[in-house]
Amino acid sequence: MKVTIRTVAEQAGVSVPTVSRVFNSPELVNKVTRERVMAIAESLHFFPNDRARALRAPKRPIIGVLAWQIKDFFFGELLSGINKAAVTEDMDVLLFDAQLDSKRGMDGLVFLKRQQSDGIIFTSSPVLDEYYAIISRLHIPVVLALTEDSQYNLSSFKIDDRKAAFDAVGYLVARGHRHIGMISGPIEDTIAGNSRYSGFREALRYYGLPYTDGQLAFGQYRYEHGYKAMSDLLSHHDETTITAVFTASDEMAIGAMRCIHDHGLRVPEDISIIGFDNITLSDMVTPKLTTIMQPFERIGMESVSYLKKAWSTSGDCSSGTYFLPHRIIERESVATRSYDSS
Amino acid sequence: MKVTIRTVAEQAGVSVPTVSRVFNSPELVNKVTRERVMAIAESLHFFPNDRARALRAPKRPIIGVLAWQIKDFFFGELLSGINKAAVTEDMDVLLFDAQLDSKRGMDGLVFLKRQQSDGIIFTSSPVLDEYYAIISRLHIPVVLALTEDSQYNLSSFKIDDRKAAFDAVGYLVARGHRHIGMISGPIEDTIAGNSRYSGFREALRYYGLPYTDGQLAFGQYRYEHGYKAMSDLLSHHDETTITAVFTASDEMAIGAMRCIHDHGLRVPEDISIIGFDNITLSDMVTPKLTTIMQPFERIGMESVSYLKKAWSTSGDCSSGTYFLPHRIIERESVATRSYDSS
DNA sequence: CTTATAACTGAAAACGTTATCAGAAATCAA
DNA sequence: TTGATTTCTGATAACGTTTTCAGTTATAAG
Repeated sequence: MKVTIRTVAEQAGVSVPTVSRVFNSPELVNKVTRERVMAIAESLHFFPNDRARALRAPKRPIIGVLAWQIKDFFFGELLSGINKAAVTEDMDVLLFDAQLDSKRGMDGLVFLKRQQSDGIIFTSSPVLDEYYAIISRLHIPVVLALTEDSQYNLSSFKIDDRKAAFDAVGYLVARGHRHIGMISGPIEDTIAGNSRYSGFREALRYYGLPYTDGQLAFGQYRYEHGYKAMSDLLSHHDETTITAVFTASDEMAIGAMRCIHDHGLRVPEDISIIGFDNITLSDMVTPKLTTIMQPFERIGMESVSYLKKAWSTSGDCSSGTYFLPHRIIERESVATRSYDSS
Repeated sequence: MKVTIRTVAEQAGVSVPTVSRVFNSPELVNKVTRERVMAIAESLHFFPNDRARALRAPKRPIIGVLAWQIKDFFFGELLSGINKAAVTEDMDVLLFDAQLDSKRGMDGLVFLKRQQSDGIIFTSSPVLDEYYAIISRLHIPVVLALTEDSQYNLSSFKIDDRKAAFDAVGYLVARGHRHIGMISGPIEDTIAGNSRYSGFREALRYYGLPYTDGQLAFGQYRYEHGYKAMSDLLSHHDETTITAVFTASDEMAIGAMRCIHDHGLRVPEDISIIGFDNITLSDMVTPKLTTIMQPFERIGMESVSYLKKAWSTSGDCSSGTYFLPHRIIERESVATRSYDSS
């Protein structure tokens, strides 16, 4: 039933290695034999077993990708970058979706290793101790994408979140805003939560802007959290008189915009919003969302080339966090205020 | 350098099969030996090579998933369903992203086969002849998700697109609309294009509604195409006096809404919009989009169980198109008109 | 203290492929 | 025609694992 290289060999009346050669170095085998073998292989619908082959002749490197959640709007972009790089570098990509479950994430690391990944791209999620316990035993390079780690000396590719948040505030200030609120991620999230928050606070200090707790609300990056957080912010609106809100994710920004809309206010005329990510979505909502762009595709590609480098230098290539440039995408959700009652 | 089951065996002073048993049927090996082996394996950071293992002991089935484009908003949902089912059924999932390139899609089929997939879920794209040429030689079950095929007798899971389109129009009619436009996919696309279009036309006939070419525009499902198509529709607005538009994808619907907005009209007060897909997005835009829900996750799960069935019945399980129920999700983009100047 | 049985272990073969090597046939140079 | 190449092919071993089987030791039954 199952057709292997051996079946082909028997049918063609040649030895097994000859069939192998027909596929791998055809120039080594006689033309008529070659053609006979090819024809037989074709007619038997033979496909070589890549896993058996890899056992003997490990050739194409395999990149394992651990996705924190494949559904994330930006993940597609990241993966697309990884794929593009993998195609040009002649590598295979294996993907595992952790589905927001850290237990499953650990399984994923092991899965990818057991499937003989030669390197792993670990995305989005912070590197928990339990993760590192596994990672350190894998003995293959692991690179972080869209996340970072100070503790364990893993390399990572991401933007400078603190600086980006700082810039977002700067952008608002330049447009006349002086009362600026923020919808932050959870402060325990050291990547997208804490660092963006610090950038925000730092900018407020830098520009000498007022701050009270009523200017800050939290959410888990999703639309509904943005909505909820914005309504918290609006409940303090009389005291804070904020005219602009910086949001730790585009999805929350969009939720916030809806909340503002539901309160009978308008974006950007009454309140301006600046988001974070530049997911495809942000160009599709009305008003179109002004936001901080993260170069997802580029991050994916860089991660791949990092792994390649790590292999060639046999592991000891300089590690650290590589910041890729972010950029502000101006769209429609931020208004310029000629004067602000401060 | 590389640590295999053999390294462990040598260090532990036992034979290779014993180490294998420690991992696969621990009850067969003496407690003290077992613990010694486990300790050694642990200290050497041993991970079994799943591919070598699969060579001898093919156990967990592998599902290959060919994604037409992983970035597609709905693909995450579909994959999430596949993953969930795979976890409970104890299968592995291999994913290949065709990136909208049909050449690459063909490579993907071969890749998945060579990686020893036991079945393939083929998504979104119509089954071109070139595809079937490959599929027919794979000798593993292939199931279509979100697409269908009449020619080659492949099974598929999707909604009844024609009926769904018909229902969308019915929904509009029930809300008083009599001049209804459509933004369709390309008519050559037999799945999401032609069948939704036919459902639309059929409904117009059924309800005795007027139709002229000015009521119809085309696009490739993306936001910008929706925008463009809507502006075509609006250019005939004086003649057609449409009050509602049915759109072959949510993304186009959102583009259309923006176009309407840019023309100084309002959704749904001036023009109602009903979309198709119910991507996450449709609940995030303002106005929230009324749309036809496709049960993506369910489709993913059903595809997996189909494959399982196909394996057990050794291939001859009844094939055909399985329609899963669609549903209209009422949100904010359709207005009820008490009277319509018809 | 036998004997039968259970518990445990290792040798050998197998999975599907490729790499190495050596031998046979064909070709070439003289 | 001989010897030296070149071209082509097949045996054999190897990759990392599991399975089968047979053998050894320990345990239980009498």
